[in-house]
Amino acid sequence: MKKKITIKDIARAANVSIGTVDRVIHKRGKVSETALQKVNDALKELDYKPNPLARTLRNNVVYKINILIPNPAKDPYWVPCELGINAIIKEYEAFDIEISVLLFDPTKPESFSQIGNDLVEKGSDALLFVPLFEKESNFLLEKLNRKGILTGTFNSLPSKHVDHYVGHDLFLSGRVAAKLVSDFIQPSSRIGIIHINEAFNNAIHMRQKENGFRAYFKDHHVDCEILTKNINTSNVTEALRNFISEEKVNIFFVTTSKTYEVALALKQLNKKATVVGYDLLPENVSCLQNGEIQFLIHQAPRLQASLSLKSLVEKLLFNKEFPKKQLLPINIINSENIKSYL
Amino acid sequence: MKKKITIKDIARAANVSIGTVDRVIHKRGKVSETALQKVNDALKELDYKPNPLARTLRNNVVYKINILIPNPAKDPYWVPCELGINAIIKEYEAFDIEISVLLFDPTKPESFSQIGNDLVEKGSDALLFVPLFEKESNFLLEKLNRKGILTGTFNSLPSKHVDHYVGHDLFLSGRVAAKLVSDFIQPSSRIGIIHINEAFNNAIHMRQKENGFRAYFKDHHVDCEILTKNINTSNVTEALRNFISEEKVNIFFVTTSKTYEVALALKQLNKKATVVGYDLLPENVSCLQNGEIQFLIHQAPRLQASLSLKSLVEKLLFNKEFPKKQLLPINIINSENIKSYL
DNA sequence: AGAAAAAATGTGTACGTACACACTAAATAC
DNA sequence: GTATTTAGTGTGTACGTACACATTTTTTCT
Repeated sequence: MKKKITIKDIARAANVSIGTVDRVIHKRGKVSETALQKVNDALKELDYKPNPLARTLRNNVVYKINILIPNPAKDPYWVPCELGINAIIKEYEAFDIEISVLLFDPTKPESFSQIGNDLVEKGSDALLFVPLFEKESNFLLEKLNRKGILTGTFNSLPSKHVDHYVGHDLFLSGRVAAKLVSDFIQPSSRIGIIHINEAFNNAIHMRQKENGFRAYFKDHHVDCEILTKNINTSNVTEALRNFISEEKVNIFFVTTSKTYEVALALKQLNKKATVVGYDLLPENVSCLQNGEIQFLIHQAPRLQASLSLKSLVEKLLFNKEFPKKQLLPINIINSENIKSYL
Repeated sequence: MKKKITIKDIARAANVSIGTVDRVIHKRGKVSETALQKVNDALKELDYKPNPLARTLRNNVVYKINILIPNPAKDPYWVPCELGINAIIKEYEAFDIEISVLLFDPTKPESFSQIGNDLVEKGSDALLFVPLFEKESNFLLEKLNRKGILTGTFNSLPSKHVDHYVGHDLFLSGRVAAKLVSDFIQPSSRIGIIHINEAFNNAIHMRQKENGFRAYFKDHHVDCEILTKNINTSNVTEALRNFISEEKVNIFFVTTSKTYEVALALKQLNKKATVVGYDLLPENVSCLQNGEIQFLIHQAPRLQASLSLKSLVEKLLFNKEFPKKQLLPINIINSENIKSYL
C-alpha cells in the first residue's frame, strides 16, 4: 500500500526545500529558473496531487452558505426540496461549513428581493436559490457576481450568470408527456393542455412544456385537436369543471403539480379520461394509485436541491469541480414504480 | 462566522488537558470520575463533532479497495458499470485511497471464485463485487467477513452477510413492466415473457421479474394468456423466430438486456408487437427510437456501481454511514426521455 | 573590496486529531 | 520513612499544506 506523493517527496526529488516547492505550486515567484525546472519536472514525474484534506485543514475557515427557497408552507411542491437540503446539512455537519436556509413567499416577488438583498449585504461564500422570478433573480445574480459570491440555482431557468445550475429540460419533458399520451389517442380524441398557475410565477416553465408537447405531435404528424386552457383563478375546481363540460376533451396534460385538480374535477363529473401531469405530491400519488392519473413526471425537487447544495459544499471544502449546467433525467412514474420513489 | 468546536475548546471548558479529553472520547480509561463527568458535560454542552478531515489526515493510511466485476467485453451490460467506477476513482484520486478493478468472466463461476480468493489472500480494506453466482458469492462473503474486510455488492441479490448493497426491487420492476404493457392489451392479446440467458447465471433475477409481472395481472384480474419462453441457445434469433411464428403473441416482456433480439426477430418476420424490456444497450436504444420497443426499464448499472463504490470510499475516508440496503428507483424509459439519460 | 539591496531558499508554525511518552501526586509496600 | 507502584494528567509530535519569517546567496552600487 504505497503512500501518496506529498510536497515533501517533491522537495526531496527536486533537491530543494518544501518552501520552494510550495512557491512553485502557488506561483508566488521568487524561485530561480533552475529550481523551477527541477520542481516542475518532479511534480510531473511523480504525478503530485495536493491532499485536499490537509489543504482544507490548514486553510481553517468556516465557509458560509446561504440558501433561499420558496416557503413549503405556501406551496407543498417545495417540501421535498427542504428535506433534501436538511439531509445535506446533516451530512456535512462535522465539516467547517455553516448553512442557513431562508424562505420566501412564492407568490410575492418582493419577498424574494428583500431577503435576497439582505443576504447579499450580510455576505457569504455561496448563495443557492430558486430563481422563480426572472427579473428579480437576474438582479440578485448581478449583485452576487459583483461581490464575487459563488452562485447556484436549481429547478427554474438556467442563466449565463450563475455558476451552477441543476434542473430539467422542460421542453423535452413536454415531449415525454406527449409520447406517453400518444398511446391513448384514438381517432376521436381531443387533447387539453392545462396550465394551473394561481401565482402567475412560472409562466415560462409552463410554456416550455407546452411547446415540447406540441412539437412532438407536429413531428409525428398526429393530427389531433390540442386545446390550451389557462387557469389562474383561486377556484380551480370550478373552472376545470366548466372547461371539461364544455369541451369534449378526453386526454389531459397538466403542466404543474396541481394535476390532481383535473383528476378531481373529472371524478366529480363522473368522467373517465387520460391524465398526465407533474410531481409526486401526496394528492397526485393517491390519484395515480387509484388509476385517475396515468403518468406523472417526477421533477425530483429533493434531488435537485441536494445535488446543487452538495456541489457548492464540495466546491468550497475540497475545491471539487462541477458542471455549470446539470440536466437531470426525466422520470416517468406510473402506479407501480411510484413505490420505488417513496 | 463562528468556528467549529474542537477538542481544545472542550479541554478549556472542562478545565483539563486535551489529552484527557482525548481519552474520554476514545474511552481509553485512565480518567478520574470527576474529569470524566466534566468532559462529558462539555462534550454535550458544546455539541462536539470530531473533524473528519483532521482525523483522516492524522490516521495517515492509504486505504485499499478491490473491485470485482464481470468483464464488459463478455457482456456489454457491464460497460457503464466500469465507466461509473472509473469516474469515482478519478473523483477521489487526490485522497488516500487506492482502488483496483478486476474482471471475471460472467459465464464462468470458477473465474469469479479464483480471482475472489486471490483478493481475499492479498487483503484490503474493502471489497466491492457483483454477486452473479449465488453459491460462490456467499462463500467469498464468508471469508471476507472472517477477515473483517468491509464488503459491498450491487446489481444482484442482497445478502445478510454483506455490509452494503445497491440494487433494484426486481419483483417490483416486473410489476412495472406489467403496468406499462397493460395499456396495450386488447381482448385478443397474448403475452409472452421471454428469458434470454445464454450463460444460465441470472435465473433467479429473471424469475423474480416474471413473478412480479404475473402478480400484477393476477391482482388486476386481467385474464389474458401469458406464456413463458426460455432461450438458452446461442442462436437466439432463430429460436425467437420459431417462437413468434408458432405462438400468436403480440405483447412481449423480455427480462434481460437482450430485448433488441426480440425486436429484431419481429422485424425479420415483418410483424408488429408491443415490446418492453431492460437496459439501455445501444441496440435497445436504437430500437426504442425506431418504435420497435415501447419501453425499457433502466437498471442504471453505472449509477449502481458508482453509488456503491462511493459509499465504501466515504465510509473509509470520513467514516460516513450508509444504509445496509439501498434500492434505487425503477426508471421507465421511452423514446423521448431516453435523451435525458444518454 | 566592502556595504547594501535584491533574490532565492530554508525553517518554523498552525490547522485538529491521535497517540506515545513524560510527568505528578497519591497509594501501597517494605 | 523512603522506595515503588499506580492512577491520573499533561506535553510533544506527526499527518500535509500554506504562509510568515529567518537565513543564505547573489547581484548591484559606491
